[in-house]
Amino acid sequence: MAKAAKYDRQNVIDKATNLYWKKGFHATSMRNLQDEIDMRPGSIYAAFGNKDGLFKQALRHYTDIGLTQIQQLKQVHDSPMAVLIAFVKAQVIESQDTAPSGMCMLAKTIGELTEENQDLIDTTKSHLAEISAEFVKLIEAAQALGEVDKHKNAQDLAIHVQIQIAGLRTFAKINNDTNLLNNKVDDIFSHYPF
Amino acid sequence: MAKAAKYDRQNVIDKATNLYWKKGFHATSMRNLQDEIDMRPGSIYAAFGNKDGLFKQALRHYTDIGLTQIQQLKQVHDSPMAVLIAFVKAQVIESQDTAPSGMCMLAKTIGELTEENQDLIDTTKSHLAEISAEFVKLIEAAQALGEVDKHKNAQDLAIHVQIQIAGLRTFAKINNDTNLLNNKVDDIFSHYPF
DNA sequence: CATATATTTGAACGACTGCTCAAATTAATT
DNA sequence: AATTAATTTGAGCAGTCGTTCAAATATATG
Repeated sequence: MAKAAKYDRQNVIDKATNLYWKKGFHATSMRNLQDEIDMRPGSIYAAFGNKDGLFKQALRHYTDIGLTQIQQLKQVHDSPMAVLIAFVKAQVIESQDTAPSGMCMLAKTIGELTEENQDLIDTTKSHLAEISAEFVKLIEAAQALGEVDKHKNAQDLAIHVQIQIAGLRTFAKINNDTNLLNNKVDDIFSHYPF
Repeated sequence: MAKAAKYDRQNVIDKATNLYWKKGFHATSMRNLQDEIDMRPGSIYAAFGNKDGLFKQALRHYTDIGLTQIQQLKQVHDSPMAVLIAFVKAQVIESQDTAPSGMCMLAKTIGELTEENQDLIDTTKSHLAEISAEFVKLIEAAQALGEVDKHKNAQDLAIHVQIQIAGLRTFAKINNDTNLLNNKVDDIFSHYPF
């Protein structure tokens, strides 16, 4: 019978995610991670394979947090568009002060990595597609309710939202003006292409 | 009398810029740079101080390329807005295939670095402000010509353009659809807030 | 309690990091 | 051509990188 691991796997992945998110893939060393999650190299490699393997778990965890957040917002807001707006504001504004990095970890990873880590890039892209798919669902629900013009392409609008998030989170690292950011997010959904 | 350096400083900085731009600050090692620019460590350190010093020169060079490009476009296009649109398209679309990285080096740097390299972050921010200042000048010129509503704030519009560039260049790394990107750039200037 | 199995440990490996500096080389000056 | 000054060289330093694996420890089974 397999012995139950002494370490708390979810907690370990969560801490690793925060460190990777803050410092990026290359600047985070295995020794940084050893200290952060309080595990010795052998245990980490037994549990996650290598640095890439642990990073993939971090990407998965980061994405799940986002997806979960969307589900939670669905229970707070009646309107699908309100869910989307609340999510974007959480990503762009709140995360600037509370998150390990103001940047989206997926966008940051896409920006940082090269062909040398193509598999990590591919993983990252597929996770961005997962988030986008949730945006599409929200927008289609909004269209069904008449909140958004039915003739517009939900895919295109979802892409537009992701572009705005990437742009605004980058800008927020330069100029973290909450009021300005708040207005900019509102503008996204009250003007073309919405 | 100081001996004229045997190496071509501008060529060295240009090559270093391309490597830093492609791989990012942390993933670019001094040995990578030694190979790329064909200089021995002693010479590099004599000329640039340290890894940070060379990176600062790279940031300066990268920014100058952008500023120069704007000046060149001014001589091709009569309309200030045409200059701005052409520049954004060059940044977002053309650079995807020709540049070392599809990303804006300044945005990439802002995303990658942490407080540990605050001086490099500050340098990067000031260069982004330089670019933004050029955008402001172009927009104000467009306003003087009646191409853009005089009542709009040129600063805000310039910020908007920078956010769109950051967002689109990130998106372009995921989905490099030239037609789609082209339309998206045109949309920036034909809808709110323009 | 003894045995077998699963898990954790941490020293250590070869390769690489940013960087230094005495020695060699090159160029300018007399 | 001899002397001085500027520049380049590259071996090498101390430290870190990602990773391995025999030994120690912990858990489960008989």
